Amino acid sequence: MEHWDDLKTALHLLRGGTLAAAAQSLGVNYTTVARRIARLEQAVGETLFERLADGYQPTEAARLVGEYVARMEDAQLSLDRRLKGRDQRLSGSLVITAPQLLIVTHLAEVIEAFCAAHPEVDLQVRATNDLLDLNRREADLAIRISETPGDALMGVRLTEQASASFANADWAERIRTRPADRIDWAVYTGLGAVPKASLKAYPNAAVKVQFDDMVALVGAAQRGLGVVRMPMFLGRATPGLVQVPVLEPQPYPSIWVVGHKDVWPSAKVTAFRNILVPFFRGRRAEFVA
Amino acid sequence: MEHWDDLKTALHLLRGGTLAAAAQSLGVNYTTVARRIARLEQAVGETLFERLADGYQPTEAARLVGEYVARMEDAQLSLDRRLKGRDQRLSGSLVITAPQLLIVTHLAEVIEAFCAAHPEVDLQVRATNDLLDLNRREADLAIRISETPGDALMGVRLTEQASASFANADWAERIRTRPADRIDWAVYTGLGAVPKASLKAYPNAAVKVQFDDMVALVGAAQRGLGVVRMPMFLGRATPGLVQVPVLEPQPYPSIWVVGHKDVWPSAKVTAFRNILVPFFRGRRAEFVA
DNA sequence: CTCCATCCATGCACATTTGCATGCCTAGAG
DNA sequence: CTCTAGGCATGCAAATGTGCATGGATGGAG
Repeated sequence: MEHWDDLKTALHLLRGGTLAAAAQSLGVNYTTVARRIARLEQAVGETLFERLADGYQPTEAARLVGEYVARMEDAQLSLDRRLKGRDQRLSGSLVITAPQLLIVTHLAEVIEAFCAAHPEVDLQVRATNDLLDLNRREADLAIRISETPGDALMGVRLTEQASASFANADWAERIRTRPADRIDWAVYTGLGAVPKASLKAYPNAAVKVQFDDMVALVGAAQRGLGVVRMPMFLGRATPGLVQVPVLEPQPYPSIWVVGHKDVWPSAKVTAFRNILVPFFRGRRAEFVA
Repeated sequence: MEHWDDLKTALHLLRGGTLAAAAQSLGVNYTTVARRIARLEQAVGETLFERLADGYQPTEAARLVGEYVARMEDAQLSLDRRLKGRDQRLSGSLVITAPQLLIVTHLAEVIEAFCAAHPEVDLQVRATNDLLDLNRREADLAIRISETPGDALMGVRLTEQASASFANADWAERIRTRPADRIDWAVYTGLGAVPKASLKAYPNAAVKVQFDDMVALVGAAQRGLGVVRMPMFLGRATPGLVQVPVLEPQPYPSIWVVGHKDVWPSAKVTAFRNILVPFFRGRRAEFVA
């Protein structure tokens, strides 16, 4: 058990299932993975993987290895976070993540202010709706729209939010003048139905199309495909959209900034929060009804 | 934090204090240690050790590293033991440890029987009174003379024991014929005094010499330097020594076979116990009064 | 059935890592 | 004060580890 790197390699192979997958996640060539595994098996004196045509099939011993090496990895990730957390420099790398649309409408301004205030910091923004793993330091700080801070251990609520219905000017006019006409909805896949709260006042409504992406949904609304439910800030900030009375303003998950408790005290993370939080305090009106 | 081996190197350097010490415990050249530490500091972006004339002095960050890498090592050692424990082969390496004198008098026979029964096993015996660390698998199985099984988690008492006073034939004769004469004791360093229990019957006694090694003490007794307190089995098995009535038989720590619970079920360890335990059951009389 | 996309094994050349030899520095003994 | 032992840095050559290219095997799509 000389080579801890070989153990790490075995863990990645267990997760990836194939040499190529493990190699990619490790950033090495797959032949290297094969050789490290061979060396590890030599050291352990036991076969860890059956070489099959469709990948390396782990033996029971390999699963045992995986169990304990995962603990090693946990310790390593904790160390990584702790070192990040005690970093008092305002230079070097900082990784944040946020939903694309929030960046477009508001965060770009925050990011710009942060970059101006701390030009030495090498800021990287990961714009995605995916929940990146803050334990693995896929990001140091996350801005999320959700009921709870999520998997991270520290969080500050930036603002509560409401949602409402928006559409383009044509639709707004039509709804105002002929409220009994059929109303087309464009909705997010998964919801798949017209919001119930709107049916009492506007029962003549149906889903016309579903999208699995919020950016696309916004585009659809601009184009006039129908009425879309979205958070207030997004509807208000999108050119060509106006609020329509089809769906009264409703509660919507809050916006949080969350981070791992180990990383939270870091100078760069603190500095970012110190710009982010006041920004949202000052613009609260854009998010609520 | 790419290279886990560098983290391991830092741990050894923290423990050893110097490049040379760390290098030796890792089995590499000390220049390698220096270079791995340099690479690790690069990766962490922080100085971990101050280079001083008398060694590498850890910074606070290095101690943080040490704390978490020790956890990684714990996991690795656990894995090592678990893999050893599930090994059902009766071949390969088996490491046992026992006190030298017990090997000389009794265990040699057990070891011989084991080697005969399992010739494929590569048995290594570490003859020492030091308590090897079974957590670190410095040995798979330990035979120990102590009140408790010690740091290991599984143990079987092989036999209880008594101790008594022994001396060579000259002394035995002298004590028998002139019991009031002064009695010389040779004792183990640390005890440093004549056993109290002997003073009532033989008050005219004094320590003549102290030894820090039991083998040497036995030799001294054979040579006639005086009376020595030792476990029954040792006095009885040592040529030239006879029991003398100066010290009545007294309780003495039992003999245990102990091992880590993870390693205990291993085929080789079990096989060794299966020879060891019956052997002691059958020879109990040699250990008690 | 054939083609193609994956996946794995292996030989060879290159890159990186390691060990060794040398030299410098410091602290402590004589 | 000198001398020595222990500790560290560095250049160079050998050993080891890695990537690339090629070839073989398998399973699913057309």
